[in-house]
Amino acid sequence: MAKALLNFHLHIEPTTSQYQIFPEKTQSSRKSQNHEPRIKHQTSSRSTTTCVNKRKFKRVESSISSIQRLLSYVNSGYLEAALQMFDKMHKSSTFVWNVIIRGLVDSGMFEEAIDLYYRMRFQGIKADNFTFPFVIKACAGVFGLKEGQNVHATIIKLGFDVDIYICNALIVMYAKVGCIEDSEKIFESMPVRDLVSWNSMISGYVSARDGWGSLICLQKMRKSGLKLDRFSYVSGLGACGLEGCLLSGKEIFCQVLRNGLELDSMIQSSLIDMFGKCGEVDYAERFCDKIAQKNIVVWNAMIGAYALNDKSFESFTCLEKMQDDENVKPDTITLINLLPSCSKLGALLKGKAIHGHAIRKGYLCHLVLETSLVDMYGKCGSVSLSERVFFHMKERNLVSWNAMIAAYVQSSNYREAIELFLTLQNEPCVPDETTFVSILNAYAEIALPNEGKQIHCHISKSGISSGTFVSNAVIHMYAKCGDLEAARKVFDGMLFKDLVSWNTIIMAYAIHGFGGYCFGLFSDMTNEGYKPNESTFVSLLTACSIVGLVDEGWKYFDLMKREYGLDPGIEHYGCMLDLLGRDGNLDRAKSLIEEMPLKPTPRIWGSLLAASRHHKNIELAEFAANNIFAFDNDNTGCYVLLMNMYAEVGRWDDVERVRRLMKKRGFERTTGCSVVECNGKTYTFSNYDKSHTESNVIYNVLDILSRKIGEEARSCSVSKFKPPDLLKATSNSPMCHSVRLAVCFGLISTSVGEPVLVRKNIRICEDCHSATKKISEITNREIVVGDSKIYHRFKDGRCSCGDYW
DNA sequence: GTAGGGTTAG
Repeated sequence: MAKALLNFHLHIEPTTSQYQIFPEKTQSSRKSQNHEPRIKHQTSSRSTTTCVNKRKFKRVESSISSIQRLLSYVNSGYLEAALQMFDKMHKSSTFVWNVIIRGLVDSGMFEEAIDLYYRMRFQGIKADNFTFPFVIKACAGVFGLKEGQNVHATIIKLGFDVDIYICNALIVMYAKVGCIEDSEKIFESMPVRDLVSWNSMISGYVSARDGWGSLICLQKMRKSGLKLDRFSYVSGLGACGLEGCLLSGKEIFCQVLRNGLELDSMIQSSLIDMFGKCGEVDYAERFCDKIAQKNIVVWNAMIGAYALNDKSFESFTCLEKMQDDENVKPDTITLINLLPSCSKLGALLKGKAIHGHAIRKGYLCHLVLETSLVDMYGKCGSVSLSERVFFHMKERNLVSWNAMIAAYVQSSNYREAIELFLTLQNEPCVPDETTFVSILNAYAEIALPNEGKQIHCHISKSGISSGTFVSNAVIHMYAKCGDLEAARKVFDGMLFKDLVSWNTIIMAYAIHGFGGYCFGLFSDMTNEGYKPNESTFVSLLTACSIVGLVDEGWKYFDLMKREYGLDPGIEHYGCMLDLLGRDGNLDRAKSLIEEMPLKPTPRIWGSLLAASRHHKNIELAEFAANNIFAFDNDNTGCYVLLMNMYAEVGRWDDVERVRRLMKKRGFERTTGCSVVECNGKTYTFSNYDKSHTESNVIYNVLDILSRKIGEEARSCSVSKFKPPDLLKATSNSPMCHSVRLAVCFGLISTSVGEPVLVRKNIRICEDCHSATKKISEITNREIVVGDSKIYHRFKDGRCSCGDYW
């Protein structure tokens, strides 16, 4: 082991970064980081300090006995020297083993400490009351419940379970590994409890993320007559931050002042952290400003408080102040705290600069830092960089997996998200609510009811499906997969609904075109005492725009401000534009964009573009499209829509121009595909797909249906006058579009009277929409097609969307 | 001669 430790490299060659946000004036020696084993190297450096140390050690070596020397190495943090020495020593006394195990624990080398404990016992050396506190701490350090339980069993067997030091260590260990009940049991059964026992229990609840439990325990401690100390206050403040309880936080602050503890740096950072977590960044700032000598932890807490409270710019200003004014160098945690600010600002370059700095400083590999990078890259829209970090990580935990899955979902890589989720099943990590919410969102975007049901069952089996977060995601998933009934069933069965549950179910009815139900649900919701928020009105206005209720739309648009004091956001304006566009009021739509107090986004111009397409106003479409193109983000749908409009009027030069623009920007047309579920299996079709085993039958049926609905190849609008050289460049004939193939297969594979449900990854085209209406009429079947935005219910030759989408 | 509780992190 000593050899392995000697080979431990702390130096990573610096790389250059284009974006310097961390001025490196001097090549200062790196501080030891929390995440790195804290080993002081006695050799392999030419610095003066080390020479002095060498001389110092020679003196030490010559003057004291080997045991004392071992102790002195451990106490000074020279673990390498201690390990070398330990290897050569006669190891018959428990004391020697205790000293070296402590050294490993103090250096954060928990696994090695546990290994050494077992080696000690294997060699017949008896562990004593000093050994166990170290070993228990090591078990807590690796979150090893099994190891902890094994050690605990030995403690009981040897009769050390009455030792107050050992019990206190066990309380902390069980809380950290997620068994707070065991901590409680030990605490309750202790014949004598001291200050540390109470503090261990109070901090234990914080580790278990039970802030109220911690505060109640603090209260009991006070009642028992004990005087609270700095450790009690620090944990208490952590509890207030967890629960967002500012009142209790302020009470503790007063006690801190009364006891003159406000100069304690640990309390200072805990106070800033508490204020930040309670949403009171101004308090945090005022308190922080008064601290004369701020250490790195205080700065990190302040940067974290800014980041948490959406003050991203301020978090960077704080970093500058820390570096320039106080000459404090950022550490791993500083970087971790800054990354969410990059995500919120969408500042990919800043994020990359932080990544570069971390590499240059040798802060990587670091589990939390790497996970934060995966998260940041995902949120900044660079999923490939998330992947690069994630797949190079030496160690991953559930949070890392969740960050990568979320990055996939965020970038619409739903299949990849699901695949990664399936890979996670083979890992020791157990998926949690966050995993399930992400994965449900992935299924919501691409799955059909049967697959949806399967993932719902999978989650139910895990036993954590009944939480409000997960249930809300299940409602959304079922609604998007086309099973509105299942969505409603989950909603009705919820024990604890929240505002999101109501907003989700209203949106569910909205996308399925049942506006009336939405308004009914809205009044149920307000009658039950829920106060609507911005999202509620997005759901309601979506319902109005999908159903085409202009007056209702304006009513809710006014109501949100007048009755609930909510300012309409970009999404609300988008819905109103959809509504005006549907109504054919293009002038009003245009003027609404000019009047609105917000900067138009691609979503806004997209609404105007859709309206222009529907009303065949190519000038307005060009105007809207040019505004979208100015944004440089991937709105492939808009490019295609404009190309199709140009194609319809035979403006082939313009088609080519837009196509080139798309190519130049590296945007590729999304390949349209449709899925249909038959007899519990999912079948995917692409345009002109002939890969299906039943393709012959499908194409025969399609041919018959096409003729019956009076549609032949030449009558399809887009390809009507298409020159042959552009056939490939623009659009294929819609006659064999994926949605029709899927509908045909659905019709022949399901029983008469059963509706056919198809999902399409992009919006349904005009030709297919019109054809499906006719197919529903001649086959006398209900056909439901969910496109990337809404559900179209085709029945008796009509569609629920009223021919506007 | 060795022991237990602590701050900032996804």
